[in-house]
Amino acid sequence: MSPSRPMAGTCYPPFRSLMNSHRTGLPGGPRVQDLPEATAARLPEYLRVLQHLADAGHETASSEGLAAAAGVTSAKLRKDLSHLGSYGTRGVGYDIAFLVRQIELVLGLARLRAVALVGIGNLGRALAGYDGFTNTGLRIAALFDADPNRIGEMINGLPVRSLDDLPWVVAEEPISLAAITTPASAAQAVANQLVTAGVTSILNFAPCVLAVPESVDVRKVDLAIELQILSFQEHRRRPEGAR
Amino acid sequence: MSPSRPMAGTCYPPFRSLMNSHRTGLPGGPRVQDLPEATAARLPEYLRVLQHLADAGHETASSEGLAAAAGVTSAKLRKDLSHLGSYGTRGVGYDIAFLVRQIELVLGLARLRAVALVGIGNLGRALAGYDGFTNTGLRIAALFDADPNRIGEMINGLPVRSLDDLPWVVAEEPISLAAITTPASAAQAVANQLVTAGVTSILNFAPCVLAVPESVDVRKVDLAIELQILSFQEHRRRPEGAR
DNA sequence: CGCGATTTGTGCGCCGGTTCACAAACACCT
DNA sequence: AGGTGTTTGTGAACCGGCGCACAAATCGCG
Ligand SMILES: NC(=O)c1ccc[n+]([C@@H]2O[C@H](COP(=O)([O-])OP(=O)(O)OC[C@H]3O[C@@H](n4cnc5c(N)ncnc54)[C@H](O)[C@@H]3O)[C@@H](O)[C@H]2O)c1
Ligand SMILES: NC(=O)c1ccc[n+]([C@@H]2O[C@H](COP(=O)([O-])OP(=O)(O)OC[C@H]3O[C@@H](n4cnc5c(N)ncnc54)[C@H](O)[C@@H]3O)[C@@H](O)[C@H]2O)c1
Repeated sequence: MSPSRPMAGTCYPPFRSLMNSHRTGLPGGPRVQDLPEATAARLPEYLRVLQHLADAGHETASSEGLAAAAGVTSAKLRKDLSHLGSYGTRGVGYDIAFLVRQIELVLGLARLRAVALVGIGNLGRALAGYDGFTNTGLRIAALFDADPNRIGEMINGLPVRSLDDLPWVVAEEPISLAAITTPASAAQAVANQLVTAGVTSILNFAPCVLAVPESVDVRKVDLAIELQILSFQEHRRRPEGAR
Repeated sequence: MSPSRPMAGTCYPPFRSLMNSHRTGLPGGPRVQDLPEATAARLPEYLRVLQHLADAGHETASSEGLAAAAGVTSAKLRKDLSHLGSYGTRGVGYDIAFLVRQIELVLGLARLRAVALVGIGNLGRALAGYDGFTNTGLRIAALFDADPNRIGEMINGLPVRSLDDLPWVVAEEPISLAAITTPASAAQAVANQLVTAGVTSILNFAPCVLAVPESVDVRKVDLAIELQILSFQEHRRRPEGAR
């Protein structure tokens, strides 16, 4: 897993050649446009692992080590990274800091991305107070709710705003991502308002499917569904009550 | 979407033949063992849609209508349902109540399944207070935390327990599913304790990968990663800052 | 300077899943 | 009873992703 830092203060020439390897690969740089969907979905996990290793003082990592830490096979990880360009040095591995930068670039996280949160109830409050966004390239930038009693309340230094403010706040920041944590009955209406305001990507926590223009991207997180899928696997393995 | 209830009080014979169609299909019933992974992952969404329709008073639904409500294509939905057996009546659609029962059976939700929650902080408290489990076949059955100050606190009628109680509570209920909402630094240790206690399926909310025996199933929910994937799609569509 | 050890990058076959399109089955109406 | 319209179930082609296995590249060392 940890190659015990093979080069700690080596001479410069080989290091420079390592930094230049991305020029020798392809002049166009990372092919963001035709990156496989499945690969893109795994890049965030790789990014987190890499940042973790960087914080621990490592400078390079092998595909084997990275793969183990990210919970995938080394072949899959190598093929994924190869889609970004021919970074990495044979016999050595990947330069962690450089790779972090490249993945951030591909994911569009080079500059901090602002996220809006709509529906500041039990779940919304938890997400608003979440402190795990450091190094993710993301920033909760605005909170919205429909309940007049909640408007004005401060959470983590941010005020809860009225939905009426949504259009200008979205334009001002600017905000392109939003998470919906309202009851399911309000989710579609909220999604419509978000789309109208200019939001183009939505993370939906409400248990319902949203209808949006095809130019808008929606992902869904549903606690009950995840547990039900686990229940199925469980049921498949042990057809009748465990015990 | 709504076929305006084509049969509201029709004669009995055709209805009985509809109820018997599962006998005419295959004597073995639903083939739970060799159900495609992707299909199983969509069944919970179908289940939710079907229950919604049932609550609204509908008795049958077409693949077209169901597919639209579940956000998939009708062909995909039909093939998915065909894996459960030859339910459904050509020219009419599917019997909603019957289908609900069949999906619950396949997912192992025929009897209420008990779920444990470990780590009752901001997120854990929100999940513990969640009231959206009606009709999901799931039930939050126990809450655990390591912080002595939190132990004994009541949330939604359930006491926060010490992790020391985990083994016997898991055995007593019995519990086979658990969700981890502790900090990432504690997640692996908690997972180990859960596995030792007999839990065989884990839903992990902590931003880290868990190492577990292969007999244990893990799914992961990560807010930051979901947003980063959305960021990528965003970045792919509009390479430079939106404005 | 050459050699062995190491690790990347990828060509290729395989497999599961998705989509299309249509025949078969069923209900309803006359 | 038969004809008509509707909807299911599925065969077959297609597609993307995955894993294997290995050649190519690079490093370290003698
Ligand atoms: N709490 C959980 O653990 C959990 C888990 C999974 C899914 N969910 C889902 O997340 C959503 C929120 O859950 P919750 O427990 O926080 O509910 P909640 O009732 O505590 O909070 C909902 C919030 O949304 C606000 N709201 C209502 N209508 C609105 C509108 N039109 N515009 C803006 N804000 C509006 C309400 O004022 C409230 O503050 C629900 O859809 C729920 O099903 C929650
Ligand atoms: N809050 C969010 O919105 C959010 C969003 C995404 C992911 N997460 C993740 O969910 C997890 C929980 O987040 P949070 O905001 O609720 O954190 P939190 O600090 O509020 O709560 C963590 C809880 O876990 C308990 N705990 C710590 N060590 C434990 C152990 N060994 N055994 C049992 N309990 C233990 C603590 O006492 C505390 O009550 C974190 O991993 C976080 O990264 C949270």
